[in-house]
Amino acid sequence: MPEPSTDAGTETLSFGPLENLFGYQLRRAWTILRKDFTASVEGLGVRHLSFSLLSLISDNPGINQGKAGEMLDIQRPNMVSLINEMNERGWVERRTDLQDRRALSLYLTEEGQRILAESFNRIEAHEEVLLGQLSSAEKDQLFDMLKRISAS
Amino acid sequence: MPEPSTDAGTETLSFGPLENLFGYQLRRAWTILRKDFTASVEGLGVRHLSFSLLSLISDNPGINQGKAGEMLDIQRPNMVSLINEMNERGWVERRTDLQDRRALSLYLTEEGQRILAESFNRIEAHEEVLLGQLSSAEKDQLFDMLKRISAS
DNA sequence: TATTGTTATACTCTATAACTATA
DNA sequence: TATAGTTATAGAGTATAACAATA
Repeated sequence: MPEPSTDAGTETLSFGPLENLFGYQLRRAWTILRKDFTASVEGLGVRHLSFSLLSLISDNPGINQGKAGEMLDIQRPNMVSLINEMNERGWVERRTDLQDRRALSLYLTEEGQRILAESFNRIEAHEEVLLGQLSSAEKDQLFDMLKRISAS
Repeated sequence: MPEPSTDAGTETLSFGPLENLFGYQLRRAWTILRKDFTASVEGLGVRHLSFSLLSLISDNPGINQGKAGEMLDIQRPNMVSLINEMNERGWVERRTDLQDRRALSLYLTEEGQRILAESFNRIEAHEEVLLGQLSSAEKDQLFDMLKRISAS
């Protein structure tokens, strides 16, 4: 049983110096975006990782698991279950690379392409609303800054 | 056993339209920052959530769990184990609010203050390096844009 | 020896439903 | 009846070590 407090607590609440930390602001924005993403693709069975992987495979048919994981910052072991699930859903095929029989090349099925296209349309529409408060120039600036930070 | 591919895979890899999605860029930046955070506070036992909560309690002594969770976007059930851990580490005290005996007011211990101060110093130093490529004006712009997006 | 994919596993964060004690 | 905190639990995402097959 905790000891009762004689303090009534503050009336005005403040975020303090937390608000001036980039990590805090980034986490908040990411939280908003994550929820928005989830709502936008509801019913499709797509998640952040599977969506980005669908898109990457679509643009690079035959890419292998390791390279795809490297590009998307997903570690090797975590790629396995992710692709297993996408394979079970009938979105992705694994074919052994004849040039290097250790590697598995990834390809989208027709259903995978369909799910990707539908997801992309919904996500783009949601992002347009979410970023609607920013001007086109601001959006470019924002992307540029985020890319510069990620590249470090 | 997967069917062997006759494709050698593409030679030039591309991110495609993924790179023009805000969600993708935000996730990448957040990933970078998360890793940087973890490295910066190594050995202190602090994580993102416990750090932000330490900071919030420090600025609002006596704040209750629900309000703190609301401000930090942490759901009620997830606050319990988080504060339990911080309490076991000797960083935070829970005291029942005499005005509303359902609520628990949160206070930092001396050790909690010490851990917060040390964490803050390290994190600020790390962020300065990470954001070093941005000018002061750009940082302000970036923060402003992230806040506007989070506020929506 | 090194690399690709795999298994096993653990930790962190997020989410929902149902409960208790107070209000 | 509503709210603050709790319990139980499940789903995602991330991380490391060790292994088999192939290079």
